[in-house]
Amino acid sequence: MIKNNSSLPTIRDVAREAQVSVATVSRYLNQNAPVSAKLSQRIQQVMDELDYVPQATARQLAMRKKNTIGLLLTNMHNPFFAPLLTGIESVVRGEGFNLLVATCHLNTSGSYEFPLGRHNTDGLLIYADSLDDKQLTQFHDRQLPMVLIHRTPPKELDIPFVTVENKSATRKLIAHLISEHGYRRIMLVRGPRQQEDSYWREVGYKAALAEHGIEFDETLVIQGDFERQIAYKAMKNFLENPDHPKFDAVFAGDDDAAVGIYDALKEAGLQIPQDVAVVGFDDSHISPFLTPALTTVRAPTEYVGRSAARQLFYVLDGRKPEPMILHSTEIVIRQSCGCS
Amino acid sequence: MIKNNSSLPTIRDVAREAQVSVATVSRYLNQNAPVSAKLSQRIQQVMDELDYVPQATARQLAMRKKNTIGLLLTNMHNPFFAPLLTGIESVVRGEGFNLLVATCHLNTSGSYEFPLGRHNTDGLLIYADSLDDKQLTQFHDRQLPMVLIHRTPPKELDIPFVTVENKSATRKLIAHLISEHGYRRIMLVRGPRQQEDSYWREVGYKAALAEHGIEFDETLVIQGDFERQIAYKAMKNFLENPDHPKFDAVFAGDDDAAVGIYDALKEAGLQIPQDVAVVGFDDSHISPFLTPALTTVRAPTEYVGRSAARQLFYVLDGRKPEPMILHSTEIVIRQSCGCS
DNA sequence: TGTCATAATGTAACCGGTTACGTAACCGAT
DNA sequence: ATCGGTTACGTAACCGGTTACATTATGACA
Repeated sequence: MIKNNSSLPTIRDVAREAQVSVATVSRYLNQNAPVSAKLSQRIQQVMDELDYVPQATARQLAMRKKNTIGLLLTNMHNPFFAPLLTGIESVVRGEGFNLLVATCHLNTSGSYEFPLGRHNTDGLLIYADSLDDKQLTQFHDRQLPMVLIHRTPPKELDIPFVTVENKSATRKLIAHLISEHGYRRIMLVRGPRQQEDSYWREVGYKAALAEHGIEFDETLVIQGDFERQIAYKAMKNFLENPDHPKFDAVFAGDDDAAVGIYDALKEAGLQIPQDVAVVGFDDSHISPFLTPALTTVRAPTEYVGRSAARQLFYVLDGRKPEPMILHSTEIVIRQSCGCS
Repeated sequence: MIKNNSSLPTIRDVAREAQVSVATVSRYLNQNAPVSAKLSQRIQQVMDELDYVPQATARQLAMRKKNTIGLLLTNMHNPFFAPLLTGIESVVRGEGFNLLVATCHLNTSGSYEFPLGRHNTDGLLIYADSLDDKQLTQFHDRQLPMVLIHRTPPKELDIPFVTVENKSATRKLIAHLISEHGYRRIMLVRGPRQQEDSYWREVGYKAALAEHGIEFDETLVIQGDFERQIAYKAMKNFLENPDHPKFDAVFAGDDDAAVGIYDALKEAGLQIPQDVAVVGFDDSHISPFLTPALTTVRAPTEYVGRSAARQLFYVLDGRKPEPMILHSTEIVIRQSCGCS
């Protein structure tokens, strides 16, 4: 067993030991050209003996393909990051690709640093709310195949994206409050401005009101930014005003904000759902364990990951991807809306 | 601007345009040898013009270094996966490395498939409870630098690992139940057999009992496997036996199991903590929102990720890593133990 | 002025795979 | 026997970087 001195065995070592050419070894490895049974067996045996594994980098260089897709994030604190990643990883691996994960943040000079790109990956999945359109355009200009997750591309660019149905789910949720429970003064805890999900949920909220002949009332809107603390303060602030408009229910925008709303309401001595109903959006881990359990909307996050990855492979294969995929969501009725 | 036909610009394109040799361009890129100011400027200008980015694969091949570390998982359903990954990613990126994430599961033939290895990565972080020692040994034999997370290596192998203090935290937690609240009949909901964390928590539990002169009572032990459903059934089963031994508190093993314990106790009409106290371990997302809020133990998961990654870089740099790093944990007192 | 160390740059081999192209062997049909 | 078409395999160029070594320019010093 003659080994390439002190280093890992290469395809040439295998070829020499098996007394064949490197081309034959390569062909045997990739099964992309006929190799006689006799040589196949000899090659396999030598590979086993030497514990040979082909180097990915060399292969990638020769094939001009990285066999790697990148997932670009701004952060992973979001509760549905794990299922998303699970979905992505499973199809990426299914295609025999590697998955590179990286966050991108502002560097000292104020511009974004991109650890992922053409040099690294064959394509990119981008799940980054806080990335602005300019950065996205920059990426697009680099001709990198990509798919956006939970975000629509800037108008001029035709980047495929996959996200979840916010509008119709919110509409159904609010409609439930109105028609099942008879609430008509429903507060809206608005999400971050400029944010996709936030925008469509508000549209759905308004649509439900309109359908039931309820006029939209801006005085019932507070700013919660999809964050526990901010929602808490906004609600507390609202309640402290003795002349605050009457309300009988709250759409918290998302589940995290709902937690803040719970706290503020309870602090003010209001009972959920007897005095005021609360509903959220996301069906995060904690919502079944809140008291009362939170009525909310569930998104098929793992599927979002899967289909985003699948779209990216469509692009890589030169096939036309869907320009947009909207996963449908379902409302999850628990107790916080007044149901029992 | 003459481009390499239809393909991305290479270092040779840059060299030609800037009228220097490829070596000079390479040296300018890596700053590992002096390049005159005049040429530096010319090279930079050409690189900007061509929008040149060096190909990672080619560089990796030439340097015989992948500049990539791999994170191997069995699944990511664990609630502290996100902070762990956050910690890992930040260190890995800080070192200018890429992070490859992959799960490994049993394939059809019953053996594990390893998407990560020498061909892929310079080193591995392994966070995989369900991987057995044999697989680990196989890896070790492949001479791949690696660090284990939340798990100790098989005895014969000296693989560095980082995990959290289970024993002393559990001891403190149980001691709190005993000395602050006077409980003496404390049930143990045992975790999975053969599992590290599970083992040490039991050791800590027993140590606390011993310290306070309480004899360990096997009849107070049920099997919960760190899982909600299993713990629920085990506890239900236990309670249904009319002659079950008396108990005044439950150490659930982990927070997930605690949820099941909550359900079983409430179903049996027992109040927490008035009738029986419950404590968990992990301080997962949901534990502050349980009713009553769960007293538990918090682990610095992000730091675990960071130090695991750092250890791996020690190994890669040829420095000696710590054979073991134990992160200390802190107990988090909430209401389920009887505190207010 | 000649010599020599040093700094700046170029040439070409090399990393470990893939694959275009060439060739020998074999086979059936004319 | 000749020919064309497969099939199985080898040779060597190539992917896009790095770097050992060679070469030239520069300056210091005897």
